[in-house]
Amino acid sequence: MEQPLTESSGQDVPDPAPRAATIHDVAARAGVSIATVSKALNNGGRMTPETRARVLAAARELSFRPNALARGLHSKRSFAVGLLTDDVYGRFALPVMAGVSEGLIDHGVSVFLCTVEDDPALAQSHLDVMLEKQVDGIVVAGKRVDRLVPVDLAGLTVPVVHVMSEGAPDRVSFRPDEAQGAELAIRHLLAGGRCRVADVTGPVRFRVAIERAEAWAGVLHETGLDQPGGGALFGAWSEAWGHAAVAQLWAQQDRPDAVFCGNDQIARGVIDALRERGVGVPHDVAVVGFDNWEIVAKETRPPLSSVDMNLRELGRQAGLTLLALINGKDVQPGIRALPCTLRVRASSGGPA
Amino acid sequence: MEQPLTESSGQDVPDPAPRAATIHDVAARAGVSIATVSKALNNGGRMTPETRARVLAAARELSFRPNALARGLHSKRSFAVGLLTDDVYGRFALPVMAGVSEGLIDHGVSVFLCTVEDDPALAQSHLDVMLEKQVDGIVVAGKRVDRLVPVDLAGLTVPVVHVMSEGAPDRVSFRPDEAQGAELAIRHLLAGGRCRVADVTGPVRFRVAIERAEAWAGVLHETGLDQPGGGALFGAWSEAWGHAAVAQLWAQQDRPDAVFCGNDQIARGVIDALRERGVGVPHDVAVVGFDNWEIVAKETRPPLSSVDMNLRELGRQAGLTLLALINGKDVQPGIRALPCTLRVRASSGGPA
DNA sequence: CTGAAAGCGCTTACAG
DNA sequence: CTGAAAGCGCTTACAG
Repeated sequence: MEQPLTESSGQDVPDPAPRAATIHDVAARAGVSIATVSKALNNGGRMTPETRARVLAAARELSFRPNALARGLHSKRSFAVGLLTDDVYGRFALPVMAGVSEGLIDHGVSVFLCTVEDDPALAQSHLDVMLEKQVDGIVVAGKRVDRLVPVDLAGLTVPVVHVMSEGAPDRVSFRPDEAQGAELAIRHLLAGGRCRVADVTGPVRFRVAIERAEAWAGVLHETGLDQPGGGALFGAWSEAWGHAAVAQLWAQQDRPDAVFCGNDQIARGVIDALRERGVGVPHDVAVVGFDNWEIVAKETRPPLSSVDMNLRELGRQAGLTLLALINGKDVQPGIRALPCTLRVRASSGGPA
Repeated sequence: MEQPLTESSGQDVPDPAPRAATIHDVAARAGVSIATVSKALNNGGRMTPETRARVLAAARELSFRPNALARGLHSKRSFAVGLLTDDVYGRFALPVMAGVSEGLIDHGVSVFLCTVEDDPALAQSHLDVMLEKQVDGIVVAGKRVDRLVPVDLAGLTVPVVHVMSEGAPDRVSFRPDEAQGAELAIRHLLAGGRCRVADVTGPVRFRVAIERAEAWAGVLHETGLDQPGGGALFGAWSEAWGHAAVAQLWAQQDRPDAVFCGNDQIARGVIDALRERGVGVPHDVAVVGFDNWEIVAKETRPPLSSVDMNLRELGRQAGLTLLALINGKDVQPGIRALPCTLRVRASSGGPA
């Protein structure tokens, strides 16, 4: 026999302020103690199937939602982590952030968003608030693998994982495997029959520019090809530099039949400059970019082949690794470089 | 006389697991009850200045950080809100999100990030987790003002504010004032001496395309000018459409001396197409875009004038309004359209 | 001015 | 199998 709904007034008027049901309400409705409710809903300590069923039914009927604050107070786990990022524009951080969140939500872990730009005071403020909220850990997501996010993370008692940002050596840091990504691009160009692959990339002060250029030079060297342009051409991460670089390369004798670009914006500049010179892409020159920033890569004429850093997956792994650390698993500190993939489009001979 | 540090072992060995100080530790150190500590740190109930100073000093010395979980359990306020967004790419949502967070952090309110794409199950999952965590309210940030984020928000007992997404009429919704933004652009072009301003915009199924086009037509009508192209040209939000639209407009007799574009990508296509035809921008034709998406607007040749929707400010206001609702202030439901601003660059005669 | 006590909603030994 | 009790860290009437 079901217990009557004593809370109900029997009328159709909905309660004006429907106070959320607590474990006490469930206990009362199921005719058991709150301890039994807790056990039925969680660890499932021994009890008759009937009791458990009764509790579960009562919980469902009352739309019982356990209060995570109370639970956390006891368990010393908030099931929340902080996500600190200095990438305001968000081109790199956003996929990473989505990945972190995606990896954690299945485990009931929520993510606090903390965008801090380059303001250390703001960063500290976010950090304080998060620590008061008892976050179980922190993900630091940057926009450059060779830069620190502007906040002092030393002395934290919660685990920290870095993504796309420089981390202390005793921490875990996730980043794309730049060299592998660059090699992928170069080998793709060589496989397409190109033998004079130039490299037009960003400023030399960016570690990724160096790494991608070294990988480029490495593959050419190993294959016995020389470097059109006389070496990697370092410039800015901009379309304008793509234009300038083409002017420079085409002023020379030994013109390339392919250009590997440091990012998609440079690649776009290169493609536009080539078209304006009447050089056919991909017929005369193949072009590959880096970042696979779809909104750019899809609109170049022709669409741009590009290396994808799989930032979302990077974020997912970072989130899951943080979770492992939180759960006391011991995780090797150091840098984890995750593989890139190549998205082939028309600019390097893919489908038009 | 200061009480001695009874916790300290007197040696230089740091505690291996420095359990965070609680209100009890502070009380012990200050030689008062926990109730007094609480009062000294918060509402500041009456007490001698000496007592208060002693408590404050003890708290500082122990780096005491009040546990927000415990505090929230009692106050029924978590000082956290949820931010639900379906904008994965994040071009629009990210500034909004940063604004929300920025507006709230000063009030000690944190933001849970929930990216849900178009997956209702995921959205529900995020919602459940947030409600368990006792969020004080929810911001729904979309990418289109005429679309719902895919989740059932009815029956929620916490306040909800919408930004850049369609909300129920009894809710508060923030969005840019599209008409005002468009007018700003058109009047700027007219003030620059243009008298044949065409409109090349996005798909007719987007409400913003309609609204911007109506504002365009309205200003022209009021000024007694006609509509080059015979009306607004609706197409796609793409560069390709910008090219096609120019082809279409230039095939006609009555060519425009200015083009108002529905977004910056269209504008870029228009500018490129004009240059390829040898039409000078801004000399022969002025161009204005919409979104002020800097990474595009700054790299067009010449740089693009564009309407800025001030998304960050939109987010800030949404956050603060949610806070007002949480605090029981009564806020008028309905749509709040916030003004846009115009960023003038070389494409409409601004500084080169 | 200050503190003992109750309570926020839950979990977890420990008895029965 | 089930429940009374203590406790997580805080706040807030209420006494003294």
